[in-house]
Amino acid sequence: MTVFYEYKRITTKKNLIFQEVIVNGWVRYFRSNRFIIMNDGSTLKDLQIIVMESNFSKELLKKITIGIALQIRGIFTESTGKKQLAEVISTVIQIYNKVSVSEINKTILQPKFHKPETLRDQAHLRFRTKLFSSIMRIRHQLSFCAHEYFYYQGFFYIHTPIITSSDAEGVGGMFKVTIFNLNDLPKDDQQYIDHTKDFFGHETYLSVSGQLEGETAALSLGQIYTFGPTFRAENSNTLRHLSEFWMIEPEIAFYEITDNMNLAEDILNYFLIKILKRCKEDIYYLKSKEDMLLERLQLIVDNSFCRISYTEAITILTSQPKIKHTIHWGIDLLSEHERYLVEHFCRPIILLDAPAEGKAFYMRLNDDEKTVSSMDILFPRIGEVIGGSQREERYELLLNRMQTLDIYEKPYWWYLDTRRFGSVPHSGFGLGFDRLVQFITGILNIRDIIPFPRTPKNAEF
RNA sequence: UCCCUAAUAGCUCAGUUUGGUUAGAGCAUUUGACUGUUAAUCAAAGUGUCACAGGUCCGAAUCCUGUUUGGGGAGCCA
Repeated sequence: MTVFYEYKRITTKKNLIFQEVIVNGWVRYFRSNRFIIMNDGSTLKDLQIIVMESNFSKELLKKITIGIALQIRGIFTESTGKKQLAEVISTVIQIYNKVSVSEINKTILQPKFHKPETLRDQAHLRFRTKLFSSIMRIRHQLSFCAHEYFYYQGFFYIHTPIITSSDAEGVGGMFKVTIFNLNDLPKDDQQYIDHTKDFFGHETYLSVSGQLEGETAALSLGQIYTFGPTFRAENSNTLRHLSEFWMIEPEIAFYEITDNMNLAEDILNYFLIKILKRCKEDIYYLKSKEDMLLERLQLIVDNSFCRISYTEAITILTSQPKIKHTIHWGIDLLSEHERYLVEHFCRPIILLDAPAEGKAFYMRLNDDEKTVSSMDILFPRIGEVIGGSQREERYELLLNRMQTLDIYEKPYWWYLDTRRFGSVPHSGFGLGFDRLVQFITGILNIRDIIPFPRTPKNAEF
């Protein structure tokens, strides 16, 4: 039987020395007509293949170019070179497909420095680069860690719908979902668009959050989480916004805000500890691009988060002459303020009890009747990584709140029902998965840590 | 969406301030030499719609207007 080896498996196994192996991969470069440097994506490390010139025809060697895929049969041997412990001395080289040299010269596959924007322009090829493959391995590991954490904590993974009819946050832009021919829209008697003729019989959108559905599940199953794509049709052009991003949303019955904070802090710590342990190689590679990466990650692990209320934050900020933007109780904190707080305390901030005005309708009203039981977790560089709250479990108060905010309550009848039949205190939050990947990898632009970024004016791949 | 800024060879950039003849460099590529190298080295060669559209001028990569796209900052948020 033919045994194929991943580099990840063989490069660490000494007992394979002098054995015959078969490896596949893509050529990164071919040096001195003797050393083929290949990678199969399983690990950051490249595998060096030794070519004994006399064993192969010139025609064959000429076809081996950057970017080509090869299968090598050979003997796994200790290397006499300094940069690798072992290598493969080839006996058979099989080329999968020819590559046009003039064409490949136009791609990012040539072993050179490319700006992140250039890599993004060839998003389909950037998986082959050391930088992006490192990020992808970390991203994968982080997804797995999320499921692992919740699994061992007894949470249930719930698949909330991607197509919804409700606007969970009251946040601005949502993507409409329709099967209508936009050049020929069905109209009713008053010449308004007749949504009853659309696929679902009413207006539908791509979900901006699985929270409302998540709450209904939590209020039966106890502890649940969702982990899926989320869509925002906002015209945000920043380093940390995507139109399509991934969010982890736990929702827990009988949890009050303090339990919620503890969970959020614990899970973030868990992620960082696991990634630092499991993705050492890739993290160290990224550190070579970004000096302070490890220190920044270690800062989170070593320090408990600073928990302060919105009101306390305002007090601190008003006494600071450095702050440019004027500030008073009631305003939304600007990114300048958030950045100041994180730097001031030198660790992540959990910002509590924001003014009710401007916060979502489902957040629980505090006894002062001015603030809600909200929590935002602020990280260095990326800002808000978690936004959550204790939910308003009191039916009358929730209804009042919706009426104050002019939210038409009828479509939310099923959500309101949860407050009528065995309502209990409960809490949850949304964790921006991509922002966390961004923080862990130290990459400046969020578009460079997701395989195929969707942002305003960009959905090519 | 607003403010600032940029777009020159496959890549990374110089040239633009102060318009002037044939637009440069390094790397990559091609050809040759070498063959235990580490993004090898040496020699030679080829490579441009100066983002797009219009304008000013004897003459525009360079000045002006518009458009597109990228980058930085702000807002919205995760």
